[in-house]
Amino acid sequence: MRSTKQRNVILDIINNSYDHLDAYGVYEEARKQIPNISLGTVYRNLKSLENAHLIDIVYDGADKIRYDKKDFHQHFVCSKCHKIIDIYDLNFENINTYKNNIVMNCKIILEGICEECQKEE
Amino acid sequence: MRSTKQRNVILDIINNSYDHLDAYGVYEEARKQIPNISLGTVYRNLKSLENAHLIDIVYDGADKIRYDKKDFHQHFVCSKCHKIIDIYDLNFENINTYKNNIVMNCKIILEGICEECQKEE
DNA sequence: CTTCTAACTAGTAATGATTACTATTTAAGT
DNA sequence: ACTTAAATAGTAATCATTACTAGTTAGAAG
Repeated sequence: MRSTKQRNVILDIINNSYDHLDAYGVYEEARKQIPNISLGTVYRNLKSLENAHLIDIVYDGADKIRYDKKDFHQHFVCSKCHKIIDIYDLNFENINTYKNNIVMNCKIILEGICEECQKEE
Repeated sequence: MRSTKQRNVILDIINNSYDHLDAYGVYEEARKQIPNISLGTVYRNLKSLENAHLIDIVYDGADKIRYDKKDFHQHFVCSKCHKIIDIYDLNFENINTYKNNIVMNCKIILEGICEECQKEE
């Protein structure tokens, strides 16, 4: 993976943002620094940065993919407004609420390489 | 929410499937029972069943939304082939692997109603 | 410092999942 | 049975994402 101006700007935007931007949001931010950057370039780089484990993906529960910095924390996602709240102090002993937000479900997803895909290299 | 033949068939398909079907997969299954069911009807019902907390959503890490029965368990998602494996015996003491699958990341997502949305009723 | 080339980019077109729309049908309460 | 809001089939529209192409560039090798 080469280091390009576009890729560096995109990675910086995600690492320095406290929002959970979607691809178009990243595009809008990136255009402030590279006015003629292409939306396709943003999508391509988001995908390669994610494959390289340099950024994370969050699904907001409403058909939108959002991007997040690599920084170990968890998320609360509102089922109504699809707001995403970062959690740095998760406590499983009182999981029914998290700071005045009512918790109705807890999803745990392990990501990695499955047995079959390990054989292919 | 009214009880319709279409909605019942869709809910049954998800509750009786061990796959993690996407919307089109549910549509294909549903057509075996209701040949002229509309794809729009499938999407509409998947959304209303999810809002009613009767089914769950799984994101496969490759821009596809998949649907799952309400049944407390966790998932392993392969970053390469996007296979989804159900986990009923999660053990946090040895989280680096799960049954020969290499675990590289663990996402925990709490879903619910945020503070602001609670006020709106 | 030049040369070389595979990787990358901008811009645009195409794809494909999801939603919107409309006329018609139906569940279920009165 | 009557009524009506909710649901449906079928189709058109939307919009996020990917593919394509000609031109550009990072960075390795001479």
